[in-house]
Amino acid sequence: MDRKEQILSVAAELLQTRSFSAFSYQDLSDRLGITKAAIHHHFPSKEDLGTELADRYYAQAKTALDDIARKHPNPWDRFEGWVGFTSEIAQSGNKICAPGIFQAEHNVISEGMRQGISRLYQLRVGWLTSVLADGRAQGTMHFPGTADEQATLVHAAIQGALQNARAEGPKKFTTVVRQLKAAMKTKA
Amino acid sequence: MDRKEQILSVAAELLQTRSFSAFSYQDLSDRLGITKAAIHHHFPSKEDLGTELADRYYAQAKTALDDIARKHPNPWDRFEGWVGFTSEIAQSGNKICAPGIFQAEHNVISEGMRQGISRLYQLRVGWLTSVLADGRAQGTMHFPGTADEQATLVHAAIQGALQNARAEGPKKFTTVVRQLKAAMKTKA
DNA sequence: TGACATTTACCTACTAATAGGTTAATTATG
DNA sequence: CATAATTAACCTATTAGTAGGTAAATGTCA
Repeated sequence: MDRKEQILSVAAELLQTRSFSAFSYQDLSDRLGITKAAIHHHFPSKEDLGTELADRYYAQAKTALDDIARKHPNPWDRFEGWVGFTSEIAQSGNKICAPGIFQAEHNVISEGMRQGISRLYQLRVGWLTSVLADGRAQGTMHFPGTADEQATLVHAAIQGALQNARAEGPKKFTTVVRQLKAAMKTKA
Repeated sequence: MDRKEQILSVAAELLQTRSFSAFSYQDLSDRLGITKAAIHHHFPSKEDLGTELADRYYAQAKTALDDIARKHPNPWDRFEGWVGFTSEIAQSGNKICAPGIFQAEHNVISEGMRQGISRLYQLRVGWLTSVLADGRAQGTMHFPGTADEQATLVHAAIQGALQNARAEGPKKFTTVVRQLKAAMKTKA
């Protein structure tokens, strides 16, 4: 793994556990065993680092969602796959999802970071929308409004659930998932 | 208004717009027109300030929820009242809800702050739980699982929606509310 | 009541530590 | 050799927090 990727990986870990404002180049330096100046060589400013981080989250999500779609043709399987992917985030260390972290510091971060995370958000909701639309067309998923509106709800609920889970215990996450699924399995 | 309350009020504003790590005693000093030292006189450490802030949010929520319950005997009216209260947070400046802010920095803040915000979370979910239980008993609200489980979902969704709304526009919040309401109005 | 003591609220002026960032020299490496 | 990667050694600004002092209330008690 090259240095840049190494730095981004550690930065992602710190970002999700501590927030953007609350981690420093010194933290990265300590964990990587290289000097701060070396990190500045790869990422001149913290804003650069943050922006590339947001872009990396986007790329990773795109790959992961494509994989899930390729592996599972069935809408419910896709939904389960996405939930599993999200749940891993929660399980591995006490992290929360990337949009949650960046959005919490919305007024503090740069425009580039905001745009990157906005693209990520739209990618995820868009993906979910198509899954829900397929499920409804198939007659196995039920919800009011449009698929896009329901996807907006599902995403908000999962994002909030991850945060609540870190503070109040993992049961909060599984409960939210169970309620969402139960509601969509019930015929209106 | 006495100084302590004045400081807490400005701190709350800064907290909800910028996060805990991203505001300083200097920011407070600038906005209040008093020195940093004066603020340290009232709140010796930033941890003290954060803890009292969390406690203040709890007290305010308790009052607000009691008021809503007193004003509206009907479960749906209570639900609407709560949504309205929450929506105000979103509308007035670009803020998000207190648990969201503190939970995003869960690993950064002190134990006292964590406990304060945990109490606030439990107060809100507990209140919601009783509203949902009443609505179900009355036959006007419908949802799978227990009232507590549904309250966990509703809270997570609203919390996530506030964050998404600040980044992606207020429509995200109203959509989530509409979906939640529509789902609970539909008989299973 | 008057004198003394204490407390509250604030100030100026500082400290030690840390933040992000720079410069110039050095070490690898293709 | 040339270029990329890294280091040592810095810089400036900002951070939370402290030291020492002042002025005005607010007790307390002979």
